[in-house]
Amino acid sequence: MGSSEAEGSSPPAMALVIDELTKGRQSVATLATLFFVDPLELQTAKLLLEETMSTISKAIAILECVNSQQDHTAAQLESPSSAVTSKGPVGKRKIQSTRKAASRKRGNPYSWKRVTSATIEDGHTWRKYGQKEIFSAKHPRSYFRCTYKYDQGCQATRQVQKSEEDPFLYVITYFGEHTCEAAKENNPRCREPCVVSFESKKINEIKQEIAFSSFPSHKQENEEEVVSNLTSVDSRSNCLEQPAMELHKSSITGLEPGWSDSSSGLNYSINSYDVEFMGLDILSFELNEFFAW
DNA sequence: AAAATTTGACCCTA
DNA sequence: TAGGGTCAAATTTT
Repeated sequence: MGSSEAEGSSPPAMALVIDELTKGRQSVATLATLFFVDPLELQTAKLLLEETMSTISKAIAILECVNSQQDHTAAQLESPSSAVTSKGPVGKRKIQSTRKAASRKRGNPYSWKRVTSATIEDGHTWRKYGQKEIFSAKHPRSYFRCTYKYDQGCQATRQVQKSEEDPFLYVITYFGEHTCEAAKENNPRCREPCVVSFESKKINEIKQEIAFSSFPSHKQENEEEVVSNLTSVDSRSNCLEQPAMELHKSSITGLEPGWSDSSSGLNYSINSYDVEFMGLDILSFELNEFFAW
């Protein structure tokens, strides 16, 4: 017998996931020892932390991709329909004209996903405009548009949904690019790599966070420090720096009650990365990306 | 008072 | 027709 192979999805992916997780575990082990050495090792510890979280997150996300690939593959085959030029600033309830543009999203290949553990903020300011229960999903999906949509005509939107696999992960799908002024200011920052700036006094809290992500056995309840003031960035290169961003209240209400605490003083970003759906080659694409980092 | 969120209705695509 | 994306009135928060 021995017919317990994976559900037709790429078996090599499994091996890679295991590999990633193993590496992650190893890093954590090393890291653990560093915490008990002296402050000089803190820098190394930071790097390891970053790497570890990234590694684990990648692994999880690979699994998620494999899982949901069937769905998305179909969508990717869609060709971009001719542009629909419907603007219509919203007035009364005359929706007809704007709806066409709205529903293009379904088959829109010009989108990208990010799977992230704790990062909801990404340096842009978003305005929530809807939330939906999704038929095949456990968690509702929240819809956000750029705050400056009407001021400056910025068409960027995003959807945020809790991961099926791991409630500590969020799948964020971005549509369109920011054209607002704020984006131009923010972009240099936002585009900066995944960076961590830990205050040494916060290390314990961070360790706690790590523990949460790795072993979600208990939930943070009366924590006054909540991870909302975070930066989520394209982590494609490496550099260390963390501008303290003045982000507004996290707008993930409805996703995770208790997360939207704007009084967070802790700034760090944990393992976020982009997942672009490019058809069936997605895995190899991703893996190349991974190793390019 | 203004800004942001919630939520049911509306409409489009598959 | 079902499912999903957006609108906009009502409500809540700042």
